[in-house]
Amino acid sequence: MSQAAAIRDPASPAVGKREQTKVANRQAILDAAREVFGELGYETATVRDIIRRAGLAAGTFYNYYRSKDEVFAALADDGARRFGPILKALRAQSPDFEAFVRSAIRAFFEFLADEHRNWVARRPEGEPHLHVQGETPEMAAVFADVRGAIEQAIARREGPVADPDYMAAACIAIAREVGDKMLERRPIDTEGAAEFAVSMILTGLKGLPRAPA
Amino acid sequence: MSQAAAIRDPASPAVGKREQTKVANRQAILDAAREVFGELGYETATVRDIIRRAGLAAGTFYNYYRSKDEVFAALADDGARRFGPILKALRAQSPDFEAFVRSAIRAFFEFLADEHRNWVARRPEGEPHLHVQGETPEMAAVFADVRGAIEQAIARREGPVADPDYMAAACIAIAREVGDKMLERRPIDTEGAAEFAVSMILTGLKGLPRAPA
Amino acid sequence: MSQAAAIRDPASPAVGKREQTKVANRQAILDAAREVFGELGYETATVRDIIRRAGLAAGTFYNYYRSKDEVFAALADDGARRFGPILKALRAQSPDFEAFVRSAIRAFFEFLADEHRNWVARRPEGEPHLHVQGETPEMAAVFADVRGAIEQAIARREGPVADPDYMAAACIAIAREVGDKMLERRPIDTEGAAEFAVSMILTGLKGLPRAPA
Amino acid sequence: MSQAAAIRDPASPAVGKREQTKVANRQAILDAAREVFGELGYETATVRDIIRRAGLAAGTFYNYYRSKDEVFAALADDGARRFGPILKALRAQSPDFEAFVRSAIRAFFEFLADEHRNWVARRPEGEPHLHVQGETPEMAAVFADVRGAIEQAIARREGPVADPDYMAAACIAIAREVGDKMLERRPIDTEGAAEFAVSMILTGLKGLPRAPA
DNA sequence: AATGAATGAGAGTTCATTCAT
DNA sequence: TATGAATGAACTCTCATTCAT
Repeated sequence: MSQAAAIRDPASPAVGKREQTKVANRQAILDAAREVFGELGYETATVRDIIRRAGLAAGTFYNYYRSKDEVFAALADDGARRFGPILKALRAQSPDFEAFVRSAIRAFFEFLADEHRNWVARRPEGEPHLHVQGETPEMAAVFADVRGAIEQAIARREGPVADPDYMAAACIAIAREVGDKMLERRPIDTEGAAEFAVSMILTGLKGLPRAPA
Repeated sequence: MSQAAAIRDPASPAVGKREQTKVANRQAILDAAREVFGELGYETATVRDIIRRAGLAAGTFYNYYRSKDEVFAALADDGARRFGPILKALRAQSPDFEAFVRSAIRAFFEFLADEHRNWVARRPEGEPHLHVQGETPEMAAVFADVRGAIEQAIARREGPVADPDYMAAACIAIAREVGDKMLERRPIDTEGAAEFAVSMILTGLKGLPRAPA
Repeated sequence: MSQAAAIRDPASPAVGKREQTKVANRQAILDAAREVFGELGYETATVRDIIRRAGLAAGTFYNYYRSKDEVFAALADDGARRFGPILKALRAQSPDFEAFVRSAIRAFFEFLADEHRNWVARRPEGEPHLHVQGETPEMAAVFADVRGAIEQAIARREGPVADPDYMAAACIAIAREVGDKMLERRPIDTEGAAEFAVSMILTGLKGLPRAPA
Repeated sequence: MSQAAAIRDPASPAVGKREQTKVANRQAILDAAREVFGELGYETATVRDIIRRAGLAAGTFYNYYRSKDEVFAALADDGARRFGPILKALRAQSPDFEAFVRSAIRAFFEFLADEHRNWVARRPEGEPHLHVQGETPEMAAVFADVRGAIEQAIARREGPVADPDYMAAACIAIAREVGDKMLERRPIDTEGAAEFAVSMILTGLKGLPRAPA
C-alpha cells in the first residue's frame, strides 16, 4: 500500500473500500429481504430469492446473517429502531390522547410511504397469499410499538376505558389496512389517508361526512 | 379386506357405497385441510398433514383435489358458500346501514366462533408468522363478501360518502382483528366483541365509554 | 382385485409385490451403504452416493432411513446381530481360552470374507484416507463384541493376567489388520490368515517358524 | 497499520522480517493442522479451523499450501522426516531383530507421547468415527517406515520367515493400538506400554504372565 | 505477503406429486 | 378407487477456494 493511501483526508469517511462494500452488501441484503418477504411472505421467500435480488452469491448471504430467521429478525429490529423513537417523541409532545392519535397516525403513514419505496409492490401471480400483503417484519415491530403506546394511554386514563386490548387491536387494524390501501394508490396521499383513519378512529363512521338527504 | 365387506347390505340406501365414500372423503379432506391450514398456515402445512388427519392415504388426496392449491381454494369457496347467503339475507332485512352493520358483525362473529371449533388454536412456537393468525381461506372469502356488501351500501348512498375503499378496509379490519382477539379469550364472548366492534365502527372512540373526570 | 388374486398359494410367501420391493429396497440401500461407507468413509460418503448405487431416487432414501446417521447405525446393528450369536456360541463351546481364540479368529475371518463380497474393494484414487479401509460400521460392532469376549475371559482368569485393555486391543488389532491384508489377496485364504493370526496372538513371533540358521 | 511498523528496526537480524514470518507462518499452519486433524479427522476438519487456530487469515493458508490435501500430505512428510532417521539409526545399532523390535517400539511410543502433546485428545462427542482415533497423517508415515524396516529385516532373514506382509501388519497393528490405549491413560506410561507390546510381539500371549494355578 | 469477503458447488433433507399395485 | 412408495426439484446451509484490497 502506498504511503499516500495511508494518509487520509480527514473529511472523508474513515473506511476502506472493503468496509464500504461490506456495509453496502449488508444493506443490500436487508433491502432485498424486505422486498422479498413483503412480496412472498416468510415461508415462500427463499434465501436464494433474497441474495439473487441483492445481486450476490448464495454463500455471501451467510457472511452477513446466520440464517433466514436472522435477517427476518434484523428487519424487525430495523423498523422498530427507526420508528420507535419517533413514536416516543410524539407521545411526549401530545397534549392529549386525541392529539397523540392524530400525530401518530400521520407519522405512521409517512413512515409507511417511505418504506414503500424500498419494496417493489409487484406481487407474484397465481399464488394464494391472503392479506399477508404489506406485512414486513418491520411493520410488525412498529405495530407492537403503537400497541404499547395505545395501551399505555388507556392505562393512564387518557382515552376511553373500553377493553384496551380490543381498542388497540381496532386502532392498529384501521391504521394497517387503510395504510395498505393508501400504498396502492397513485399518488400516495398520506394526508388524505391519515385524515380518514384519524376520523374513523376518533368518531367512527359517525364522524365521516354523510350523504345529503 | 374381508369378503364380507364386498357383500352389499341390501338395506343400505340407494346411493352406492362408492359414492358415499366419495362424498365422505371429500368432506374429510376439506375438514382436515381447514384445521391444518388454520394451525400451520398455507406454506407450513403439508399435504401429508392433511391426509394423515383425514385418515387417508397420500394418493387419495389427489383423487379429490388436484393440488394443495386447489383444496385451499375449495376451502375459500366453502366458507363463502356458507356465509354469503347469511349476509345477503341480513342485507335484505336491515332497514338501514347501521342496522346492517350491527347484524352483519354479529353474524360474522358467530360464524367465526363456530369455525373456531374446527381449528385447534395452537400455533407452532418459535416460528415467525405475524398476523396470519386466524386467517383461513374461508375467512378471506367472507371478508370479500362483507367488503362487497359495504361497498354496495355506500354506492346506494345508505352510508357515509367517504372513500368507500378505505371504509370497507377499516370496517373489515376492525371486524377481523377484534374477532381475532375474541377467539383468544375464554369463554368466547361474541356478544361483547360484537358490541365493541359495532360501537367502534359506528361512532369510533367517541362512542366508547370515557373515564369519569 | 380379482378373487383369484386373493386366493394365495399357501406355500408362497404371504407378501404382496409392494412389500417385496419394499424389503428389497431396504436391503439394496443397506448394501449400497455398506459399500459406500466402506469405500469412502462416513464423512466422504454422501446419501446421494448411496441411493445412486442402490439405483433409487434421492427422496426414496428417506422412506427407509431417517438420516445418514441412521443407515450407518443400522449397518452396525446388522453386523452385530449377525456375528454376535456366533461369537457367543463359540464362547460357550470352547474348553479353554486358547480354543476360544482359535475358533473366534477363524469365525471372524470367515465373516469378514463373507462381508467382503458385499463391498467393492475399489478405493477412490487420490483421496487421503489412511487405514479406514475395511472399516464398516458392522466391523466396528463386531470388534466391540470380540473385545467384550476377551475381557470377560481375562476377568475369569482363563487367559493371561496382563493388562486386559492392552490385550484386547492387541488381539483385535492383529485380527483386524491381518484380516484386512487377507482380503486384499486372491484367492482369499481364510485358513492361512487364521493360522497366522492365532499363532501370532498365542505365541507371538516366537511361535512363527524361524529361518534355519 | 501504523507507520512505525513500516520502518525496519536496524538492529533486527539479517533475515528479512518477511522471511521470518514466512517460516513462522508455515510452521504455525502445520502445527495447527496437526492439532485440528488429530481432533476432528480429515473430513470434519475445515481449513477455517486450521487457520483460525494458526491465528491467520483464510487467504493466507493458500500462500503456504495449495489445498487442504497438501497440508495433510505435508504433515505426513513432516512426521516421516522426524521419525525416519531415528528408526534408521536404531536399525543400524541393533545386534539382532529382537533388539530392533524392542528399541523401535520404545522409540515409537516415545515419539507418540511427544506428538500427543500437540493434539488435544478431546474428540467431538456423538460423531460416529470408529478407530480413526490417533490417526494423524504423521503417524501413517511413521507406520510406513516401521513396516519397511520389518520387511527388510525379514528379507535379511533376521526374523521369522512367516508371511512378511502379515507380520508387518500384525506388528504395526499392535504398536498402533497399544499406543492408542497408552495415550488415553494418565500418566502416559511409555515404558509399560512398550514392555507389553514387545512381549506381545515377540512371544504372544504365551509370553505374558499367567494367572497362578 | 496478508487479509477476509465473495463465490458457487454440493451437502443433507423435505415434500408435492405420480403411479404401480 | 385407495394405497403408499418412488420421485426429483428445491430448500437451507457449509466450506474449499479465489481475488480485490
